[in-house]
Amino acid sequence: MAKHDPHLDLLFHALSDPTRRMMLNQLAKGPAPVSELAGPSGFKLPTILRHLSVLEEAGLVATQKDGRVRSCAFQPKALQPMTDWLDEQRKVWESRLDRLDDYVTKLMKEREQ
Amino acid sequence: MAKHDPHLDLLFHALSDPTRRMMLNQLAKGPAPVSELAGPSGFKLPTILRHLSVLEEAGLVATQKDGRVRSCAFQPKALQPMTDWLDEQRKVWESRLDRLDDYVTKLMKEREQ
DNA sequence: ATCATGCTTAGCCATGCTGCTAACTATATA
DNA sequence: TATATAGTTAGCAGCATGGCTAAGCATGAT
Repeated sequence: MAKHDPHLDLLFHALSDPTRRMMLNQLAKGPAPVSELAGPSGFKLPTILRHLSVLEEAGLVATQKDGRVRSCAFQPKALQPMTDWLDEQRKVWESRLDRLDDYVTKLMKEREQ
Repeated sequence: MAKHDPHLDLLFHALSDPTRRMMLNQLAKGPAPVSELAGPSGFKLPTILRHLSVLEEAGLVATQKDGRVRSCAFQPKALQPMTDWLDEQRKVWESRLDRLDDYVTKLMKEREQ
């Protein structure tokens, strides 16, 4: 029953951009330095870095610097709040269907009398 | 392997706003007219209507007008592309773990010799 | 010490988002 | 027909986003 989870804002926002999803998809295959993320995208480095920082703030990617190379790694656990939210909505929705089902059943029984 | 699914953009973006998630959560309990969505939120009607149109464009809500009242209904199927995306990322991630596991196993076998 | 490489920062531009008010349309209701 | 109700539209203000270029570190190679 979370009233307003700002983390969910960050998470969904981070995933709402195709470039960022592409980056994530690439990182899911294994960690990579920043320039390898930029390569396939066709975007300039500063642009990629901005996207990267959005992913980091959402907790989806962790980075660490080794010499002059920053290595980026996907953090799958960060997706958990999203699946939790999905489950909760499903629960609400299904309990509503159940109540509706009860209601219909009750109506039918009343008609039988 | 979808290259760029614009629908996912809409979906994630729609869910990135707490007010919209609140509206969805309310609608999951059952359909409601626009003003009942506005009520608990504290926002003005035009604001709510904008949010509503975002939810509609993402397919998450369907509305229909009956007299002067517009009734809004949650469309749970619209969440499917999101869970699909999640599953795909998980698959990529896990296959990566498997490969890593194979690699480690191979290394250990080589050490045994 | 110099140069190349990889990343970083600052700052610009166009666009989009989220809230609002004010004015309007359309449907009940008296 | 007059009035209240439910929604709609237009347009504004302020801030965020997503792209860029240009210039600035910091580290590795020669």
